[in-house]
Amino acid sequence: MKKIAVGNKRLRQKQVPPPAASRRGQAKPHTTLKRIADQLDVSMSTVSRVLSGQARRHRISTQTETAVSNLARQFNFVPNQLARGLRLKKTLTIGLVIPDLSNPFFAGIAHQVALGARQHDYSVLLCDSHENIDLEVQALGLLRHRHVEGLVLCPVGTSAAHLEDLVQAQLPIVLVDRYFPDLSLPYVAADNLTGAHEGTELLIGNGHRCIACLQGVRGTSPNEFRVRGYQQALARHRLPVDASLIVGDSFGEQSGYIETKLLLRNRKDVTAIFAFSNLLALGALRALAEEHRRIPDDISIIAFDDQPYAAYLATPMTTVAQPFSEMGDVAVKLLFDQIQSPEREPTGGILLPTNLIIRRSVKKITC
Amino acid sequence: MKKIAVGNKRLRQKQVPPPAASRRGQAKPHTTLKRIADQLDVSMSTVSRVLSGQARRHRISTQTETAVSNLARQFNFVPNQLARGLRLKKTLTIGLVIPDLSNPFFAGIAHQVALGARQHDYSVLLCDSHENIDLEVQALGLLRHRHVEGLVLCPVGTSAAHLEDLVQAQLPIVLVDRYFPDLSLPYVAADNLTGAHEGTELLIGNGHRCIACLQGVRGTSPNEFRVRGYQQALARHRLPVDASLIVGDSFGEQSGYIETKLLLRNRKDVTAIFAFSNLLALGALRALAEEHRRIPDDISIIAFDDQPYAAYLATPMTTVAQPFSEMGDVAVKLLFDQIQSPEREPTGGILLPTNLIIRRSVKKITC
DNA sequence: TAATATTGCGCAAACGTTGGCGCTAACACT
DNA sequence: AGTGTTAGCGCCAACGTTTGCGCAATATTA
Repeated sequence: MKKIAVGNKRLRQKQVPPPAASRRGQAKPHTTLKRIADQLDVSMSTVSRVLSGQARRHRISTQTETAVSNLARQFNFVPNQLARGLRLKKTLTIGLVIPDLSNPFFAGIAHQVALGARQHDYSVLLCDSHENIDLEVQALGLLRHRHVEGLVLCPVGTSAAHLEDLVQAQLPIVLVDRYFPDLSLPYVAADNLTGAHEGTELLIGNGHRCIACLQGVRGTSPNEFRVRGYQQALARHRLPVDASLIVGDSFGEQSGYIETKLLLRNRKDVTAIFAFSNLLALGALRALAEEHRRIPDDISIIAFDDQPYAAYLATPMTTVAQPFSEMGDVAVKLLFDQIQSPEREPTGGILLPTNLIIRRSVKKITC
Repeated sequence: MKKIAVGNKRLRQKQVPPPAASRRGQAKPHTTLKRIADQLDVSMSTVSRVLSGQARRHRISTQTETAVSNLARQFNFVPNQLARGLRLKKTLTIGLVIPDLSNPFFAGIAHQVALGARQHDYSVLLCDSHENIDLEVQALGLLRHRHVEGLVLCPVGTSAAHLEDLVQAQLPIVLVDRYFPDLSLPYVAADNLTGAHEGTELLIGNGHRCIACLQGVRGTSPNEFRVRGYQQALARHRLPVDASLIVGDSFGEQSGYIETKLLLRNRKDVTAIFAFSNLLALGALRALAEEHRRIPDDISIIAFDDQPYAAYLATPMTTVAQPFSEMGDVAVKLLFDQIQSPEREPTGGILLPTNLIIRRSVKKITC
């Protein structure tokens, strides 16, 4: 047995008042490295090294080590991440900017991003841009101040001008759902073109010739690709593309309602509606109910986004499902790839396949 | 006109290399107070004071002021919130802990909390506890490290033991949806007791005598109060309370499905189901469809949570709506009350009324 | 006994801000 | 010339961590 009594300082605690059982209404006296160090009469360095598991590497004696970690536990010590972040230039935080959390599609993405971040021991700063470009810009500024190490962003605008600074600052970014095809920013999105194409094909295959589109925010990539997929399918069957059948400018329920109302009034020839989001579909449903149109007998409908309830609607709805969980998953993966090896050239975009789920909202017609 | 040329130092910029247009793959050279100060040959204090709008109060000359703020703009300066937080002991951040963001009910709350925080210029650190107490504990630790100034929490556990530290540390907390009646922690929740009571009354009033409950997580306050409301309504009509009719232990869709399946097999006498969440109701719908039971002809159903789609289901569903937006709203309000005046005794809990929305999923029967 | 190796730990600077205190220069007034 | 006032700013310590460097003891070896 080797004797280990070497330095063997008295590690009895000094007479320092205990961590002060927080007098009523006073500031909380967070335990710090210094407090522990003083109490044990060692230096802050030693405490720091023990508590960050560097004891061995720095040859701290087992005596000291256990003394420190015991006292730390007893004092309920938690390192101040602000100080640490300042020193290490690491905040272990990513930002998440989403247009509307109350939309289950985005909520699903957010859910997955939060989980993924957690697995990497990162936290998530959440910003809801409320589909408002100014709020988004504000949010991005805020996240910069806070030195997030990466960003998952679903941009609302049709331009990426406000992202310039961020990419210049070498901040890892992943766009999700909406992206800018011209920019080399990495993104993950659903294959909206193919999805819309398939959906439209289904309608055409069922004999529909006059198909209306309830589109979302114009200029956003999901919307543009969906419109294009729709148009391509029509063209492929040598059907005319009537621009006046493509209506709306928002992914929200209201827009679906209003545009459907107008459509029913002005275009008696429409036999099918393609709604570009779940909320748009719900709005359309409301309008159709008011006008006493039955689905699919009077009019067929098909919608982007599959949601748990879609199968239980009055007429179970045929949908183009987007893999939103996977989108969130892939987004965090891409992001942490960038964070962990910033030198590597960023990947381009990733398109995830959609899935056409056929239910009963499309009727075969013979004109 | 007074002459203002007093100190009138040459405020031409010194010859210092510009903010270094980020060489490829290098760390980003975030602009700091010091950089600006050096360039202009003033002290950091001066820059700090100008940029925090204290120029007047500290008698900084207009010359200097504009010079500083111009250069700051030019350099795209953003103050480092970590340093600031460290110095000021303010992080301008609150934590939000939610069991499951993919549940639209919680997503709605989160949405509102994010908005409210933003209005107070606070950021939100988001944690999804995945209905898992360990993850929740972990999340709370994490938020402490990060020195959030307040917490909106929807706890998953049936005990508040893990919150002890936090309240001891005087951290402002607001519980939302789920709470602990015995503790004096402020909370905001729906009036689940009355809601369930009303729902059950409706069923009873329609002649139902054998009513099953798909309950959520046992021991959580919403569930317990709903069960109690259900039982009180039965008792009030001198109907027996059969414990074997109260089934399940989760708010999820799976549980609704499975328990309904079992119920249909074992209890042929059940004429109505009360689902304690929207997801439970969806699960029940799935089971009922599989077993070819029609709603409301074969069986009546009523559910907690109103969601946009509820009106468009095969049978529009009668629901007990919870004011989730208001819940989020009130939660942030309560939280910021505490943050802004910590001396005041915390408010107790707030119960928001539910709203019974009658649609067509309940049938009048005569036994 | 002297030289060398090893053990165990401390010093102090740095991260970027902020604010109390106080200094200097210019002017005003005796 | 001396004293007082004011404008305009700077010094420096502090917030809580981390880490490169180094130093004093003891242990080992020659």
